[in-house]
Amino acid sequence: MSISKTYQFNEVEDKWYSYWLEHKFFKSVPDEREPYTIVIPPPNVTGVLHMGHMLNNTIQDVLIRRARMKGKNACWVPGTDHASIATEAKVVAMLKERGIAKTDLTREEFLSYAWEWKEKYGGIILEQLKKLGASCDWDRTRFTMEPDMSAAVIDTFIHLHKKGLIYRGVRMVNWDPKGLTAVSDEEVIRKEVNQKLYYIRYEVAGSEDLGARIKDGAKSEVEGVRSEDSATRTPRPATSEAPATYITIATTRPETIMADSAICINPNDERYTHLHGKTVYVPLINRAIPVILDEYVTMDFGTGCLKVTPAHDLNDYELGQKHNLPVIDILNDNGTLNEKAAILIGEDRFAARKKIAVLLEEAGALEKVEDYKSQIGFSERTDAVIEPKLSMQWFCKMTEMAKPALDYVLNGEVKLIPEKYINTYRHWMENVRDWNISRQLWWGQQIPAWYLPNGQYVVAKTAEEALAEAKALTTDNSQLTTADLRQDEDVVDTWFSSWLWPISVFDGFKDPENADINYYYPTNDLVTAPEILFFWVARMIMAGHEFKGQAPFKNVYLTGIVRDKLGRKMSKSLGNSPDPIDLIGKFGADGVRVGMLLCSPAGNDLMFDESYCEQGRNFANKIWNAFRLVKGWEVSEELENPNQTAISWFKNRFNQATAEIEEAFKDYRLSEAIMAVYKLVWDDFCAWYLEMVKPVYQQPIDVQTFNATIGYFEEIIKLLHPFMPFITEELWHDELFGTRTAEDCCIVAQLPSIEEWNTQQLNHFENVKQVITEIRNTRNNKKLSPKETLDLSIKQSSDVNYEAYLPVIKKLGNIGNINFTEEKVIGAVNFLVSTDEFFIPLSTNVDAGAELLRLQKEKDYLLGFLKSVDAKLSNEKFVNNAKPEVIDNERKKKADAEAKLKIVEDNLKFLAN
RNA sequence: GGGAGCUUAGCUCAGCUGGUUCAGAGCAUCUGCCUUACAAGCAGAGGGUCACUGGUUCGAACCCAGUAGCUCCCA
Repeated sequence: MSISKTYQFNEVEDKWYSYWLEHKFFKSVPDEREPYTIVIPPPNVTGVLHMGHMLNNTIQDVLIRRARMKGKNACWVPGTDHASIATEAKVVAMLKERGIAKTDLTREEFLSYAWEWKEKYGGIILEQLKKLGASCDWDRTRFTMEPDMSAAVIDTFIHLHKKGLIYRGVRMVNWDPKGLTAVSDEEVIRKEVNQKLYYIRYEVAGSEDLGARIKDGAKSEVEGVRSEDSATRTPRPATSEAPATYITIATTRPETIMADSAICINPNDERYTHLHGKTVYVPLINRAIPVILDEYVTMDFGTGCLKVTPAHDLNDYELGQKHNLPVIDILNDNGTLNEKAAILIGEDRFAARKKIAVLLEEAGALEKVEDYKSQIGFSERTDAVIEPKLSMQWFCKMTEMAKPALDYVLNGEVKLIPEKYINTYRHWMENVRDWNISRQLWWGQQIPAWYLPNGQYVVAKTAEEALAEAKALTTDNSQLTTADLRQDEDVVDTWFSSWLWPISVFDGFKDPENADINYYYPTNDLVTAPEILFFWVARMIMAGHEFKGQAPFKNVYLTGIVRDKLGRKMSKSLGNSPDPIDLIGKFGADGVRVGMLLCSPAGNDLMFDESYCEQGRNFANKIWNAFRLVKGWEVSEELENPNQTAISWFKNRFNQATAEIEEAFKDYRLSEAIMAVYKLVWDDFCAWYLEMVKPVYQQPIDVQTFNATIGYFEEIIKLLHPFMPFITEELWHDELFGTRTAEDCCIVAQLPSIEEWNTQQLNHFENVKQVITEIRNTRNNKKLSPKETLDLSIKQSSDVNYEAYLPVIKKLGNIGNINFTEEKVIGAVNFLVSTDEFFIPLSTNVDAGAELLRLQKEKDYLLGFLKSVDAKLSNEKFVNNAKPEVIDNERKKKADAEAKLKIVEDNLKFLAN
């Protein structure tokens, strides 16, 4: 039988995934074992698998598989998120293609299209995750908008409303004029954009004739004055002696001047003291607005005069509130100007901006235009420029809920990994603002608020319950029927459902004392992106506290952002993201998993490059070939075991590595864990152990060595499994490891326990390795063939047990005879390992000159080293202050160096003779 | 503007409470090998003023201050 020289992952991956599913290894039901639970951050139904998912889910799968192999009842709950804004946008787009406008549909009709869309595309990511090997309990797959989940959302709304934590209010919200909905601050992406700063002149009215101006508003007169002004005056700071007839403001949004309620100046600004108490006219529409004073205005920004537009800017809104200014909203929901604008009605805000600039110019009110850079908010979902807009929204009070949620993190009940995020978290939670939970959409849970004809509202689960509530409000409502009630059109924010996720996936609302929730909650680890630390993680903690009295998880592992090797965030628009499924096809799921982990230090962004996956694939191939080697061995019962030292060394090394890996996992340093396994397998097992025990070509191996090797190999496969589930399962079932029952699978094998190891043997072997390396080096330097056998003499002074390793040195160094000597061997190549001297006699002469140079260099180094050690030891302050073990160490270093120096000096003397 | 973080080899990163021959790992590079497990490999080697400048200390990649550059969050 011939086995392929390279590992053919495509022939095994699907096979084993199906096998695991068939045998229900991913399935979890509560039992007497300790649970280990992860709930997946539910991907959007609109999404397709991207590199962020790959990273995130690889980590979750590694954790869950490892827990399973530690005997825990491992449960990974998968599911998807309904993503109201994104999905609604997709459905609207789909309908548009079919020639259907959303506005032509009833809510019910629209939702049936949306469900149709969700059924068709909503499961793509979950299917793709299977390719990666994700061992989710698929029977538990949930969706945030399925009936039970939605019921939980509605109940939560009612509950919090009853507690007074949900209220209705007019607020400045981030309005998405394309999505036609409010979005949260977190869904707004700020980008630096090149803009223009428009300097606009507002005419100042004399306070005495203000009445007349407003009364007749004579346009011709105003224009007459202005044209005269612009012809004769140049802009300059006004003085009290010669009051200017206009003031200039700077704005990036000239199209909003029609919504101005005031001009604000800093009371300390001496340039403008003459304007105190004055009135000015908005250009083009000539509406009179007051000049107000507030220290909020920065004197040295722009002209120091600020136009105040309460309807269209958050800061202006607050300023307007403070000064009791009217709110003039000139924009429609879709971003076009409405009749309140008086001019340019129906124009889009950006078209209006261009046109108004022309109008202002023509009217002589435009002083100048400058280039200007500033941060602009864009909708994460639709990429439309966010419009600050006043609207009636539902809010959830946060201050009260944030307090305990902050405490969980501060007192360590919930650990953030890495810890640096605690700062960010605290900052957010201490400056938390109320959560706008309403969205002007249909796809989502409809807000359970019902409006009465008289404008009052009640919050209730059904129309019937709402009617009862309504009747209870006042006796006037006794004649009401459900037909008189109108349910709020809006839905709740998607996060208002996903904050319940860790509870609702176990039906913790529907059936609060059920076996699942009691067993699996709180979950163990949450793996997610730091971007959603606040609006998902923090809120889950709030909900966990509110409804379960317990945080929903113990550890939150925050992954970095996957960037390309130039450091750019991977995105569709840049086209710099590889298709994960293609990657899996190219390098195998195991290879890609290893690749992801190799470059993913916890919490730091990772500069992804395909070469990491290549490294992962090569690693799989290495494992495969180690298997091929062992598989090819013939076993002989007759033979003695010549490999006892190697066997015992590897046992120690294995135990040490297992402990290292365990430590790395404890701190969630997964890239270190995978590297530790990588080196154990590649260096220790393949390059050293197998090379030591491998019989010469076509010779059989003794039983003991064979069995030990098979045993080690199996343990290694287990260690590898969480990282590389497919190749390990494939090898596990090979007859090399004996016959197995159908249920005896690597996925449920128990990881090796950590055992003690003998440090001394490991240290001694490090010396032996060095000896072998030096021998190989000698060959390299002298251009000797590896096939040519050499002899070796050892002049030992250390306590290393070389005797036991002589067969190893002979085999790996291709040494013929070894002897121990008390004398230096003249004319031989020599090298030093620790304080032991080694000699290799060669037929050719040693190059004395080169040798002299080498020894001299060595001597210089040792002298320098000794000098620094002596400096420390003769320093009184060092001897007095340093810890005793540090001082001992220095003494040992000194002794060591002196011994070596003596050897080197002797050799130099020898060479001289 | 406010806050957080980062800067160590060509690349990606370790470096725990300052003290082992403390400057490390993987990849990449270079040299030599098609040595029947593996060229997706083997055996070796060379790469660093630990961003910069000061300070604390017997001793600093590590602690402190300042400077520069980068990133993120909030306004």
